[in-house]
Amino acid sequence: MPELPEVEHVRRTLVPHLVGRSLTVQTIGRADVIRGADGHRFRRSCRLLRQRLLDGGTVTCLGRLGKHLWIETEGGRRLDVHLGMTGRLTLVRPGRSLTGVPHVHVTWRIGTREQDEYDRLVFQDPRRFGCLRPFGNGAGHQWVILDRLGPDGLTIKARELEARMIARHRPLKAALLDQQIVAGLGNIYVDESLHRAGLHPLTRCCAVNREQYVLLGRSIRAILRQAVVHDGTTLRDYIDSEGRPGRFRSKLKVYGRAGLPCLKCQQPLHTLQVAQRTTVYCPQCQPASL
DNA sequence: CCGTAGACCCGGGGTG
DNA sequence: GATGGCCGGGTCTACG
Repeated sequence: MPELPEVEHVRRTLVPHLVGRSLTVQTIGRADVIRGADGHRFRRSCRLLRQRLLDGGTVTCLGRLGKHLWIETEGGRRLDVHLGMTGRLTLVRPGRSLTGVPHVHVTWRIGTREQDEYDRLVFQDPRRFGCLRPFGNGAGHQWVILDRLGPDGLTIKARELEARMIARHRPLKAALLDQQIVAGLGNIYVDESLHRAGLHPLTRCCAVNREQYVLLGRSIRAILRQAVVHDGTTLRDYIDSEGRPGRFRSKLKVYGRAGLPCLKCQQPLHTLQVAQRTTVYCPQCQPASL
């Protein structure tokens, strides 16, 4: 569920509490959520591991590309955070105990100032599909995953989309889920974007004309922007760094509404399986054009 | 005939 | 027993 809007909202809510503060690694629970740049498990001495987790660094900025969020400290150390399905990056107030809180994998103490509300940062993830990946200065090589991501969905241009998709034979939906084509879309926002653009999820990328790519690009940006404004979508697990759920769920037009009337034309919404994912669409507003 | 895009399946781990 | 909203890896097929 953390797709681009949720990750961007987490980033924004963390910035005022982390930038300019120092981080000290406090606890490491399951180290297997920490991966090397090659994607494999991290095998290093404990001290080096803490070092890679930004121990002792002062936060200079929080970056994001697609569903990836990273924390950067002075000296260029960076830590990529991927939330997977159920990951959370949250802030904790002084005095609040974490004992008994399940699935906490890494905690940091934040070097706070007088007026600061929070003194700790916590990464938790029950399913452990998420992970932490040190990269940048001190972690050796380039961050291959970042290099492979397509342009960010929030600002992607129609011409970029068209250039990346036009030669492909695959269905629109499969292509839009591919993070190498556009970064940040998951199942929810792909369905919302296609509905807004009036394009059938099974339409082959190569059968889409320029005008439709313009519409698609505009739809993706608009949907993501609106979702960010509403703090993202919470279906079940997602909360932001301050523990609040997103409010975009009630604005969804297709996702989770199979069988209910389309909000544009009142015809019942249908479902399909595309790329092994449940897909909701309106047969009337998104006519098949194979 | 070959190379590649892409389709399909699975694991990972928890909740219900 | 079923199961999203994720991702990577393995394998197999179809197409150019």
